[in-house]
Amino acid sequence: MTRLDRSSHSGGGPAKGSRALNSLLAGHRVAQPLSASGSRASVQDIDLIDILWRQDIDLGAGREIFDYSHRQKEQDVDKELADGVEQEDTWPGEGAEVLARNLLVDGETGESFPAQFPADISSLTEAVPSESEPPGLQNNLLSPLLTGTESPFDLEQQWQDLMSIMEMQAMEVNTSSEILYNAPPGDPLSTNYSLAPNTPINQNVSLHQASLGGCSQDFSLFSPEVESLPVASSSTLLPLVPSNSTTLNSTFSSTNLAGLFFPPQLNGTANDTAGPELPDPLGGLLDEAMLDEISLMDLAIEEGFNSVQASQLEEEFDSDSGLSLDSSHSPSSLSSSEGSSSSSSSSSSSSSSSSASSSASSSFSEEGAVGYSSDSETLDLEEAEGAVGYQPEYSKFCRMSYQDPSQLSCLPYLEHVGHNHTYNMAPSALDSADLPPPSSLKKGSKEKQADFLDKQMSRDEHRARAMKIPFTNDKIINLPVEEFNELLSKYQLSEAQLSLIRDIRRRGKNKMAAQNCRKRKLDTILNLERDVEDLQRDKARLLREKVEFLRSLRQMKQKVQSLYQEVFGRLRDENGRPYSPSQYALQYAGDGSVLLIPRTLADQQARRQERKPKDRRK
DNA sequence: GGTGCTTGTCATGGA
DNA sequence: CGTCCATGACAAGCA
Repeated sequence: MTRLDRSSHSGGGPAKGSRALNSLLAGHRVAQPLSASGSRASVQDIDLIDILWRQDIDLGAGREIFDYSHRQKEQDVDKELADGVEQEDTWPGEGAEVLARNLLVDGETGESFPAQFPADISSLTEAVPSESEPPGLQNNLLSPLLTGTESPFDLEQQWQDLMSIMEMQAMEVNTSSEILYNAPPGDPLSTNYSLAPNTPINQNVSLHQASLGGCSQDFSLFSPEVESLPVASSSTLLPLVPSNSTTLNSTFSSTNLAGLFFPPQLNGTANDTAGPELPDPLGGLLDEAMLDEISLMDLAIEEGFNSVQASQLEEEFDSDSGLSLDSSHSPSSLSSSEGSSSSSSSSSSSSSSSSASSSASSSFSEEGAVGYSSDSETLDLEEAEGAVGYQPEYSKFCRMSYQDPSQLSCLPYLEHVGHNHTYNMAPSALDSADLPPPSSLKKGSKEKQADFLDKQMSRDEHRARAMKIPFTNDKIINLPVEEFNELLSKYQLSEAQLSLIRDIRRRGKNKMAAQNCRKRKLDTILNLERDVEDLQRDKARLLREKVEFLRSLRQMKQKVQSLYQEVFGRLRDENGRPYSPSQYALQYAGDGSVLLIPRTLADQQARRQERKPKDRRK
């Protein structure tokens, strides 16, 4: 019957009907329930055929002859019957007037219902905060990192800053057994630059609770790769790094404290590149930081982050916390990152309202999915509307029912809104379907309306009418089982009627289930897309934070470097002469003190520390 | 006429 | 076992 219904649903044209019949005979799902005959019949014809079958059952024919196989065999007979039955296809006027009344109700409940949605859409869409990025952020990535406002001689403050940062590293105690002199905490840089009395070569530079032990530094941050970036402050660093070292420069290229700054093993050979391998914790951190920074750039490229955008991110961090700004979704970035993976989503999120469906469908079509609206705004709408709202056309979307029977029972006036597709008769109309029609009504318009409603009626409704089912399809479908059985028991129903009723119930429930299923599927897709957008936002945010951290790190390194210069430059031996950077280096002890040690010793320690991280990694 | 989308329907499996 | 529900698949209708 279903196959028959389908073939005849559109009016049962010969071509379509025969095509359906052919497919039926071809064996495709022949065994489906109620698959049956008929190719040229109209909807009502087919319904009547079915009715005749059932009447035959009532007349005593065994139901088994209506089994699928039997029906299959009787297709020819049914076709013949159909021709004859067409003449009976005149429904008693009982429906005309009722249907006429239904029209109004149906129009109110069904089709006019979604009229308010477009406004909601626009409002909701407008309510979505624009993620546009401030335009003035077109600075280069890794733009000047030092503020330049700091007094280079504000050593106290600088050391404080540095120490606080270093402490965060939870640095392990410097393994050096060569802590020759631990100075008591005191005035940091004041005058305590003399060598320890018990050693001519080591000196504790009591640097005010210095806790830089074991802290060497990876200067890869200042590798040419990074320095090629427009880092204004690099000019302040470069004098410390050159291979043709002056006294101070050689200090930083060969000393161990700064091992902190430059790996001794690279001295003289790779000073310019400021060797990246340093053993200390900070060095490791910086190693990774630098690698990450490189990978960050890769990510940036991959994400549509060009250097300008990255600098925008960095600049953004200057101004605020950068919360929720997503350059990959901003309209401005859209132009600069066209074709990137984020552009599609940004287009879908930045575009809205009327263009939602088109943009969304484009983004979806790339995924091979159906072109439903995928806007997050639409999603918001959906949530605001309590579950529906996927489809760009609201007259259609409203047909998508998401029916919670309990809710519907609580809201009877909505009971037929969601699934007015086939069960689109208004409750009153459905309930009154069995009432005798008003006698005094204008026939002309009423007939038209009746025809219209006849077309609007579902096949099952037609069948129910044909079989004179004494209650509405709505009840058949939506009543709980107990009430449903109770209802059935109230009437003396033929076997055919009962069968039809059960079919109607089954189909109706399944129809709603299918609608809900499709809605859920859309829900899933939309949620996934929203998740993707959220993750992209998170990714962008993390990238921004990363840039910011790298920048802070760079600033700290520069501070440390300048402080090293300052401290080392103030050191004097017993004769009041400055130490040679090529022979001595400053080294941080684990307890916060700073030692002046020979370079050879510093080099050894640096090598020792260098092996540890590698071993750890293994 | 081909294509994509929507919808109804059935079969099936799980609860 | 009957019922309900979810879902894949198919077909028809439509733009």
